[in-house]
Amino acid sequence: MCGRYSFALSEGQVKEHFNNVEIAHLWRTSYNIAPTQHAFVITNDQPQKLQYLAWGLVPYWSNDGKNKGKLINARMEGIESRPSFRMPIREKRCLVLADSYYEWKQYGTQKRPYRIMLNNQPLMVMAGIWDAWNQGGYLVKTFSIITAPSSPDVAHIHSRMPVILDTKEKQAAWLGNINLSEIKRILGSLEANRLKSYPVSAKINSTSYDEPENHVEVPEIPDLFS
DNA sequence: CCAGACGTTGTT
DNA sequence: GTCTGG
DNA sequence: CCAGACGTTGTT
DNA sequence: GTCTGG
Repeated sequence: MCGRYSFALSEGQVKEHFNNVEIAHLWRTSYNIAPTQHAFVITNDQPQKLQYLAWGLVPYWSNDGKNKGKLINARMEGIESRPSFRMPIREKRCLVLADSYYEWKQYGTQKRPYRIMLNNQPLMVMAGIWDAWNQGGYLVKTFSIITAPSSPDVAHIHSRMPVILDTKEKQAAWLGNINLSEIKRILGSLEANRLKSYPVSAKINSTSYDEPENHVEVPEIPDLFS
C-alpha cells in the first residue's frame, strides 16, 4: 500500500517537469509525509497549479467528516463502483508529487522500513483522486492514493504499492478527459524494472522525524531463516 | 421501506 | 485489542 | 503507515 | 449521493 512517503525536491525541479506550474502555496518539502498531513498535488480541474491538500479523502456527501483520515488509499480493483470513489475516479483525478514512498517489510514479528523510488528519475508521481466537502461553511479538499498489486521489483517487500505514473504522457492523460477503460489501462501500465529500493532507518516510524537521514540506506538484516 | 455504511491492510 | 492523531 | 492513548474529577 | 442489510 502507501501509508508514508517523501517529497524533498526543489521548486526548480518541479517547475521544469511541469512546464512552469504555478505554486499556490509556500514551498514545503518533507522526508516523512503521513496520513492527515498536507502535501502537494495537481488536480485535473486546475492543472496549471500545485495545491497543498490534506491526505485522507473525505467524500463530498460527508456531513461530519467521519471518514476523516481513513481513506488514504483506494484499491484500483473495483474503484469505479465504490461509493466513496465512483465519482472522484471519473471526475476528480490528481497527481500526487513524491520522490519516494516507504513500505514496511514484515520479518516474523518485526517490521523494517524500506524506501522505494524510480530507478531513473528523482520525481515520483503517484495516481490520486481528490474530493471537496463542506465542513461548516468551508470547502475542504482532500486526496487519496490509488493502490495496485506490487510490481515484481518490490513484491518481496510488500504485496501492494501505489500506482506510479512514470511518464509525462500518463501524467497528462490522468488529468485529461478520459473514459473508464482508459483510466483502468493507465492504472495497470507500470512495466517491470522501473523501481529500486533499499532499507532505511526505523527512525522514520515516528511521523515527527522529518530528516534527510530518512533517505540514507542502512545495512540489510541477514535473514536467519533463509 | 428505513438505517447505516461508505476504506485498506494484514491476520486468523 | 482498538481507536485517534500525526 | 506507526505511535500512543485508552479516564474522571476538579482546579489552574 | 448511493448501496447494503434487515
